[in-house]
Amino acid sequence: MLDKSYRLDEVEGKLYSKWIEQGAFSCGRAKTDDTYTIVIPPPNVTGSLHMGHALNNTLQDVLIRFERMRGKDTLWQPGMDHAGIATQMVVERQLAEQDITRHDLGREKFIDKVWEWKDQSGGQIFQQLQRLGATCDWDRERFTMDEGLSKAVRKVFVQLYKEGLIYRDKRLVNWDPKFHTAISDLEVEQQEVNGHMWHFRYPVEGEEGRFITVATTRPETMLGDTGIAVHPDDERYKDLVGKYAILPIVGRRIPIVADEYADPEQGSGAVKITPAHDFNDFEVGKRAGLEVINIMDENAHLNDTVPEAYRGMERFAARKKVVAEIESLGLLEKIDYHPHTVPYGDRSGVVIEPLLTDQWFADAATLAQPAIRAVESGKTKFVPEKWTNTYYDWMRNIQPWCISRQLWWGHRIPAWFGPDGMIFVEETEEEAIKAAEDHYGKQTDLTQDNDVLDTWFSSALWPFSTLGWPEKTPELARYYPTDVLVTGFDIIFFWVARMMMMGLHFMEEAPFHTVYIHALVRDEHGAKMSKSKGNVVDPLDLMDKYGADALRFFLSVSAAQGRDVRLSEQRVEGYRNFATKLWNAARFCEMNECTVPDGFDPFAVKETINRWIVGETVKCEKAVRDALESYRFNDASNAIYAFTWNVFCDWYLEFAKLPFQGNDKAETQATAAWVLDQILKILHPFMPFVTEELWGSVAATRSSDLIVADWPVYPAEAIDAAAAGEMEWVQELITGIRGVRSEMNVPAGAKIPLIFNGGSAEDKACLEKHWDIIARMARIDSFNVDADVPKGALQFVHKGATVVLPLAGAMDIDAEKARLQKEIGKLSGYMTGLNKKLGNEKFVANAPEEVVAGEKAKLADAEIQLAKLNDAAARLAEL
RNA sequence: GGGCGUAUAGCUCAGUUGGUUAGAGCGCUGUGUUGACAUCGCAGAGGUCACAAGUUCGAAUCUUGUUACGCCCA
Repeated sequence: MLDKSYRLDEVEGKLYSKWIEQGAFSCGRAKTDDTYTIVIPPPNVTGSLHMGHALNNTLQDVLIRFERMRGKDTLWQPGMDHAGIATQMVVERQLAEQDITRHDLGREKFIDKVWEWKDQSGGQIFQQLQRLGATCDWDRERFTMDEGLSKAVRKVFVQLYKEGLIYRDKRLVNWDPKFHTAISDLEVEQQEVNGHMWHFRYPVEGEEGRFITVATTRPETMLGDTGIAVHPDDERYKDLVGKYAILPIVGRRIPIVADEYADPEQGSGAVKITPAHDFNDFEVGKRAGLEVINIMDENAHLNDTVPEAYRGMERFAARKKVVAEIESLGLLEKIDYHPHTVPYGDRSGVVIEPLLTDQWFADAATLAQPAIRAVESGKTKFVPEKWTNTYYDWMRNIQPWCISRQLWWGHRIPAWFGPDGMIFVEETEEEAIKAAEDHYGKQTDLTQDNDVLDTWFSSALWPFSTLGWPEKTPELARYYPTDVLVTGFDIIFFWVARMMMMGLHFMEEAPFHTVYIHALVRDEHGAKMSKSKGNVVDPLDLMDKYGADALRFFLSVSAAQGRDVRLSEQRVEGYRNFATKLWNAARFCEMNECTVPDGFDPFAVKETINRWIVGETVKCEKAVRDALESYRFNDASNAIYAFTWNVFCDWYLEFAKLPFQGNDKAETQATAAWVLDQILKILHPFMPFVTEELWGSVAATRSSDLIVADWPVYPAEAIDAAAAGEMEWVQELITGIRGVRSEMNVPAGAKIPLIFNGGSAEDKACLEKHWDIIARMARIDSFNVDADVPKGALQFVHKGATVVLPLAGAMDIDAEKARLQKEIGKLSGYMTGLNKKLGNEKFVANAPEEVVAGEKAKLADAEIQLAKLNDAAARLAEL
């Protein structure tokens, strides 16, 4: 016998272990060539479960469980990302507690430390995902730094290099002065700051007393100025082009050049050019042949190229000093308040410095072409579709991808330098040495490039590297390309786009046919969750309180396409209640000894209530399936929720109570048990724990656990429309009686008689047939058909009939009059609208016939109702 | 500055190709009838679908504009 209430804390862990033990999550379990594959967006090895993960993985698990039950060979490929900067940071912070820096340890020992850390504390998120019920194939877990995946990285790097798609170049990059590494454009966040615009006057050479004014938001960079640009059409400066200014403080002669980059509308129209420290200036400098003077070191402190007083200064200290000195020289024209954007490192939070360094780049523009075409041709689709444009915009304007990082934790770049700077790119050191020997004609010492690759470089290979590439594994052949990628919009560029590029380049096929982009989880006020705001809700806390099922269901039902999820604990609680409701329904079935007998055919049942609920079950399954197939998780969840609660519990089980009390109940017992089984199946992808627990409890034996049970497939003609119509009629009658009773304050416990007048023969037959259900559910004690209406009776119209509830003088006549008048008023308004519509010739002429017929039928119904209501009102007036 | 998106009940949100008397959950009000369930049942109140114009026989739904908010990119 089931407990009085569902004890989720005792159930969830137990069931998960049971699933694991039987290998329910393993790929290859279903013997079919129909595969369904999802690769998990690999969480950072440093990560722990947050709401975004919970949403992301709930949706994946819903899909995987659904397809698993549908008999497909499912693979949900799990794994983790080594997260270069983040992980290095964590370990460095730990070392710092013992006053050790990574440089004290040296590269090799430091990396050993990182691995040590990874083995001890990495990947706790996977335990948390298991808590959520995620059915990844854990035996296949991969890590981007694994030997296999590292081999894939080296092979890709070498091949792209040899194809000319990776190259080394000295360019301006986004330099993170805190982490001492280059980062990609995507890792830079532009932030609006309330800054200033300083206007400096630079003396013009050879023209005593003449100055040219330049404006800057970064005064310290003037120490690296090598030119001044003015617009070629700017009359104010035409005569100065070709002349020189003298850079104050430094004393350098810098040329005044014409370049369209200078905006005559902006500031003075003249702009100082610092090619080594600004992306735009770099381009101007290149066009004008200006000198490039790098004035900063890796900490963004000033180096020895600047006047002595400034050497070694931190950039913002230098800024103050420059301004002060310019002012003391009488060259500070003015300072304007000037809001502008400043680049910050997304990890370090410090201001990014454009810095000229040697880095490795991938030719993203070339790699992007097939990736663009795959989406254009529809081979890969974004859901919701609007993200397609975001993808195109970025891909069509893509910049070279800086892939080298000056870190220690990551895939070391497989490039070796000869003594003369010659580069040898090979998968292994031995091959590089051999290549060097061929080149130099003798054995030559090489040094490997110190840099590692951007973490996203390895995760770009994820859909095929995890399946064993570059080995030709059976898994690779079987599961690539994968089916759907489920992820958030924030990594479309970082990850999705790059997987598309790499997948197409190395596998010649896009890695997935669908990219489902889900929303962000926000707090209940709609604010982004962040540690600094302190509004982070821990999914584990919610699961402790309400269970994994409730959290999952909340996330799934909230995942409407194109809208963010606002977390509401109250709603999570509501779905815990839903689990309880289901539990109690099952308990009720159990108490009434409902089981599905061998050979039971739900489509051959005789009783109307049973024929009806079987049809409703079929409709529900179709609604859920259709919704899931088009990634409408909210519709799918809502459909099974409403069916379970509002149809099965609220109506069917109430109907079933009568047969259960009598002798002729076998068919209803069987049907109830069958429908409950269907609910458990259809609900399972969303609420795996409570459904599995009930599956195991309500039947004596099962041929398999629910997780691997078959998703239902029903015959096409399974819906009995006549039964549906009949039961709908009964439900509306009961609702009608309840409504009037409640409104007229008839005590809930009171049983009253009912007179049914003017109904059709079918109506009367239906009433007759379902008499006992109606009596029970509407608290009626006797029926009369086409009888005199006694004085003092409530009346309302149900379909074509008048329903009379004699109250034997216990009725408040004025209240009833008012109620009837209100009804009549409402109906009249409705009819006015219909009449107007039907009186419109254009409507009758243009609207489709069935619409016109529909409106006419509505009007006819309304007319009958109105007549009956008027009748009732007239009778009341006689009193 | 460019692009995208959102405005529907007190709150959070559904509403698939234009044809509903516009729905759900929560909250609110009233009420509790035979042992599934008070983590519940039954009933009810509550909306000029942001604003304006247009297309149409017909607009929450399509078009344009306005306003507000959000996001991405520069």
